[in-house]
Amino acid sequence: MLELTDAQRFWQIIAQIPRGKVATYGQVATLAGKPRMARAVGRALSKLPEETQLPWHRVVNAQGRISFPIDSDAYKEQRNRLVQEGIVMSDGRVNFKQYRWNP
DNA sequence: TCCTTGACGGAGA
DNA sequence: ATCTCCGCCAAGG
Repeated sequence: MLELTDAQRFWQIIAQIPRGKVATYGQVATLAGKPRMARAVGRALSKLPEETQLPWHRVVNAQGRISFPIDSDAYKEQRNRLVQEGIVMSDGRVNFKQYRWNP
């Protein structure tokens, strides 16, 4: 049997996050059957190629914030993508009440 | 090999 | 709401 690496499991979960919704690193880890491995999710995402089709921007931290330095290009890129699909961030946070993905 | 560093998060205080 | 501690673990130095 070919086995999936944890990173691949995470990618599979992330690929399912619908447009206009977000999931947290911990949520992705748990859904992938690897609770308490939120950091591993971040690692998996950091390994993605620039041209990836995966909706990596839909993953935010447990505070509803983007996990990149506020002044980095990566931060702006993620913010733009979220806004692009109708997700509004007030005070640098996404409101889970309306944007959290509940599979 | 040991130590530090992360796209993190939950439990306490 | 803020802060510290700790779990977790791959990568680099």
